[in-house]
Amino acid sequence: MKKLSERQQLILSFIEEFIEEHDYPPTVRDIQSGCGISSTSVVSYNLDRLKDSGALTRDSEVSRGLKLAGQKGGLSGFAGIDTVAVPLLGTIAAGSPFPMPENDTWSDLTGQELIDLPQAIVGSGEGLYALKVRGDSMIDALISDGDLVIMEQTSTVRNGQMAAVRIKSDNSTTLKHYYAEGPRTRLEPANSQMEAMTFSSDDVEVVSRVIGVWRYLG
Amino acid sequence: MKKLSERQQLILSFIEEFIEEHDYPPTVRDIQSGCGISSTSVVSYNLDRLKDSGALTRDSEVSRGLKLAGQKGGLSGFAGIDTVAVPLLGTIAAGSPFPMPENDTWSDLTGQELIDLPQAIVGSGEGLYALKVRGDSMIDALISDGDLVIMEQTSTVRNGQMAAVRIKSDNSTTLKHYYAEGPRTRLEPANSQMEAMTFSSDDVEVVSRVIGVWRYLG
DNA sequence: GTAATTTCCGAACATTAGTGCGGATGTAAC
DNA sequence: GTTACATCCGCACTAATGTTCGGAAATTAC
Repeated sequence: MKKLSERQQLILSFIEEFIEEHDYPPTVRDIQSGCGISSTSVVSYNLDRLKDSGALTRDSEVSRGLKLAGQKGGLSGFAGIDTVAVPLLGTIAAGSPFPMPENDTWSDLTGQELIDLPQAIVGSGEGLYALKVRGDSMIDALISDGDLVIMEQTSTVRNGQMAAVRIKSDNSTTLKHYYAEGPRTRLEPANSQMEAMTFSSDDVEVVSRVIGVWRYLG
Repeated sequence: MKKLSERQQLILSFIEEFIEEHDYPPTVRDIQSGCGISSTSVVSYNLDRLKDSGALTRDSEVSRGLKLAGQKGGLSGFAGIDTVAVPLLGTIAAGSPFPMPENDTWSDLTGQELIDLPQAIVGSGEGLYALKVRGDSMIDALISDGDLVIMEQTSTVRNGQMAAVRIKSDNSTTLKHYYAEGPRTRLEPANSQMEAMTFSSDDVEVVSRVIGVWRYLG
């Protein structure tokens, strides 16, 4: 491999930074002014050299047709770790009306704030969303004000798991510990000051379950 | 949030695929032919709509000046949500000897298990690492067995924050709540059964502080 | 030293590509 | 129906952008 000239290394690192900032590659003229080069043809020339050396690929006659070859994972980012973005749907407090994703427009969540989680931990991310906890009503579950709870849409939970449960007769949805006890289902709030309640198992419907909690301490 | 039209969703997914393939965004005319649209102005119109809805951003008068907003982490894509991978250094229990990153081999952590976190939450990722909690000795800090605490290497913490503190005279390092009180420094364990201890401020050295907690509930 | 090669310059040149505009078409409300 | 509004069309216009080319300057080989 031929050694790269100083200018070529400069161009290379400029391209890298540019992509980092804009998410698209620079034009020949972007590189020109960014590297203080007097002519676009010089840029073009050196890009061809870089292409020859394998440092990048060029799509001819295509604006910004650059692709870095030995793509380093940026500053500190490790390339190749998949993450899954989940929408932050709202806040949740004890007994408060529970915001649920609307089935019909699940794809409409694009504008929402997104939290991303490592795929390794969280799986495909299908049907995942996040809620921000308000107040200390779930303190007994070691969930405090400001925490993010990560939820997965599912209808099956194991006993003792915390889940978003809808009481059909009430048409209300709250976050409770779930215990199926045959014909009856007991729901325990994560707050010892509130009492557990039992319902007919036909009357309760699991909507989502809590799969994780993220707490940020500035 | 306004619902996206069918054509807008088509455009959006086309852009996604295009970037996946080329590593740079498509032009208006790429989108036009790719989506079978009869006029470039229609593409421009819908891109503006998508911009309004927050699905992407456009750099005006810039070729390929597109950036997807809610970008999922593509396999090889440079674009997307930045994440920072931090090494899982070991486990921590109350009073147990505390594993610290060795400065000389900080770069040797590649083989370690890695946890990645959203950069937006966590910053540059410089000097971050994770510890797995063993036992319920930190239950009072709402940290229970199995939780991951995310640590940042720093020497400055605010009072009340939880930090890894080294007692020089002891040559031991533990996780405590930190309170600087002039010449003395008080360290409070996150366990009400254990008593706080005070040391000469010269004798304690902050090594890292806790910036987050991640709890996974299968 | 000369000659060969690489790199650079500057200025056109030719596409590529984003934008604007008048009018057509569709759609929903009244 | 009419009105209002969003969307689409086609076309032209202009700006952005990659390319070419003759020659100068720097570098390397001999």
